[in-house]
Amino acid sequence: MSSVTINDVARHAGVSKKTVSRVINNEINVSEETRTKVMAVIHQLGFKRNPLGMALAKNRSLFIALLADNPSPGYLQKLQKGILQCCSEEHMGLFLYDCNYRSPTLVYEIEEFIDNTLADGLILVPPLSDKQELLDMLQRKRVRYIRIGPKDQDSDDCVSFNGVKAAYEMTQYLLRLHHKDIAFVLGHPDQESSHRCERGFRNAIADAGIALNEQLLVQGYYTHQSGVDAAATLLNRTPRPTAILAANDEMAVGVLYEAHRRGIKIPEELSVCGIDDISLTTKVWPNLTSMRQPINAIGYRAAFKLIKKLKGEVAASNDSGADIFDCELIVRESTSQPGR
Amino acid sequence: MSSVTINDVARHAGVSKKTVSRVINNEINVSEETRTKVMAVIHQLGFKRNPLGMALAKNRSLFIALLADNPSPGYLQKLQKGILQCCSEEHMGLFLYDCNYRSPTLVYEIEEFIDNTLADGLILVPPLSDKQELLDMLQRKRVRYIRIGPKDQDSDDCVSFNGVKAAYEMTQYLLRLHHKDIAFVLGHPDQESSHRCERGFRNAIADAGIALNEQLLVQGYYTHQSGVDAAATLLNRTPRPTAILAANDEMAVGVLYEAHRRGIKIPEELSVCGIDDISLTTKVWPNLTSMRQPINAIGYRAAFKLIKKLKGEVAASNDSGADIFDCELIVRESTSQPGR
DNA sequence: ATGCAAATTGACACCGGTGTCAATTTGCAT
DNA sequence: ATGCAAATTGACACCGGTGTCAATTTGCAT
Repeated sequence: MSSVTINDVARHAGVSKKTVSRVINNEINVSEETRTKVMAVIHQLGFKRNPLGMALAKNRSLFIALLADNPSPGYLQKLQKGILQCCSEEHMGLFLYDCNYRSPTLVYEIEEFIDNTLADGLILVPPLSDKQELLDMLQRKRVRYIRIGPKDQDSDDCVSFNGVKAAYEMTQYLLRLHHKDIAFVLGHPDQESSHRCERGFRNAIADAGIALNEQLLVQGYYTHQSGVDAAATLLNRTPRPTAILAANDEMAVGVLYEAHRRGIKIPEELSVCGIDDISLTTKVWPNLTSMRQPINAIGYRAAFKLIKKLKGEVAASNDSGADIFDCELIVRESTSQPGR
Repeated sequence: MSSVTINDVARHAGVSKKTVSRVINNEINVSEETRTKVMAVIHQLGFKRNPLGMALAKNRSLFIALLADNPSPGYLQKLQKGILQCCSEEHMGLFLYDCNYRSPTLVYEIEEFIDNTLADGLILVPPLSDKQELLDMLQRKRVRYIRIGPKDQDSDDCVSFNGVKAAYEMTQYLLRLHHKDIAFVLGHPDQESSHRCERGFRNAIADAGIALNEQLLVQGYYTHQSGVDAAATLLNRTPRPTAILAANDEMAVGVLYEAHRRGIKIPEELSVCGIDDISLTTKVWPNLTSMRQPINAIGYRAAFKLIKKLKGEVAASNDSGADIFDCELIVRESTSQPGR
């Protein structure tokens, strides 16, 4: 390897290594003259700080990790992309860890993961972000975290998405198309986002002055298969709903499948739409109408907040950027007026 | 934090910290008595070695990273899953890095990533695994790597998939169904796997004694859109092929889309199949017939080999497990005899 | 009991950084 | 020129481990 160390720089610049350390860390008490001289040597020698040495001395690795156990691979993938982009810009490594939300030893496993990597910042994806037992452990270990879309929106460690509005507007859109029997496939009951969507859906129906038929609400779990199952239930009802809105795209694609299997024409005989706008929406036929959630931006934002937090640059007044992201209706091929 | 250090253990056990270090590292020259005593203290105190201290002293972080820029998200996702499982078992952290294969500064960016994380082992996914310039840099930096599915199969740092056989057998399957006009959508010309599949396809056609119509080979790039485009070209030809085999599922799903858009019934009027068996195959309608590549196992195997390599336990005679994985035909709903 | 090689153990320096605190230098008022 | 506070700098110890090498202990033949 023979990489350049802080000692090499110190020797070449004729200063102590502590002074070089000061320059690297942008500390204030360094004369302009010294700073310039040291910077010149740093560039000349191509010095790069060894993150391990720093981590050991500071007792902070500055490594961050993404903890996930999410049933929608497309969602996770986009989130990951956004996070990675931020990490890349900030010269930060991202560890990945696959959890099993249902594991009885989940918290212990995560603790072990942290001990193995010394990650000192975590990004938590639902449903992990709502697990109090996990949050307690992290607090105890002084591991920082940012939660994606969790329950209480008021705290400063969250980045989330306006799920109520997303479902509300999507339902409004279907109502505008003159659909009356609109069914809704719920997400996983453990995840707050599912309840938010449900609220949006109910509000929209109520605001339109329609009495909601509770039969049209079916439990799902955010997985493809649960979408298929929910569709099977709904498509057996009489009268059959003319539109099905699923709480995420993964399930909406499941609905699409079951409808196709029964020979139901989409969108002529059934409108189908989802929420999230994952890449799957433009792969299936017909392309799925969805409510875009800026997943990339959410991931980027979460990573950004976490990194700033770790670096101590506490997101202050100059911290532009909201932590609750808005949605956008993307009309594609899977929705139309009923009976056409 | 106040974690237990090697010094604490040494004090409690009444030995030097070097001896504790010997016990931790399973070195031979430690008396049974001492080893037992130290182990007891380790368990009693809940000591865990600090990986950063070790990394600094040994100049080896034992961190590994997955470098990827693959056009099929489903493929990457499965691979990632397999890798993570192995990492978890081996108590190893996995860094993630998104590359842009087309970036002119790719190698430099990767070098910077390594400097930032000090990863000393890498898993390279196609098309990265064939980039000689990158391999040279890694060699120079003494960074170990395992390549997934690269060009030269003879070297010991590869884990790959029998693409020739996969395409050969899939084509045979279509021939058995009495298809005559079988089209093939090629993968990205920069990736060896594409050429392997092409060879398999050509061999199968030749072995069946059929003169291949070169018009039925269309260039793709492993992406969904390239599958759509290839299908558009193929479905305009007269006579129209009765079956389309794509070099990966991502493209096959694109073919499916284009066929649906044109109102072509699948599989009655057109059989479609792919290679890889990613999760997408069971989400689209109809479910896609595919040649299963044990992507999970490949990922696991790659991580396993890399970790053993880093830990110095050079995969020797006791290293069971092949490095070229075999395929398996998974017949689903998208293929049938022509004209039915 | 003695001698000797082999096995076991520990002292010390080091990996590449940072924190503390004292020493030195600077800049300004007098 | 002198005095003094503030700014700048460096010596040293330390973060949590491992490598080297010499010192000590053990086990066995004599």
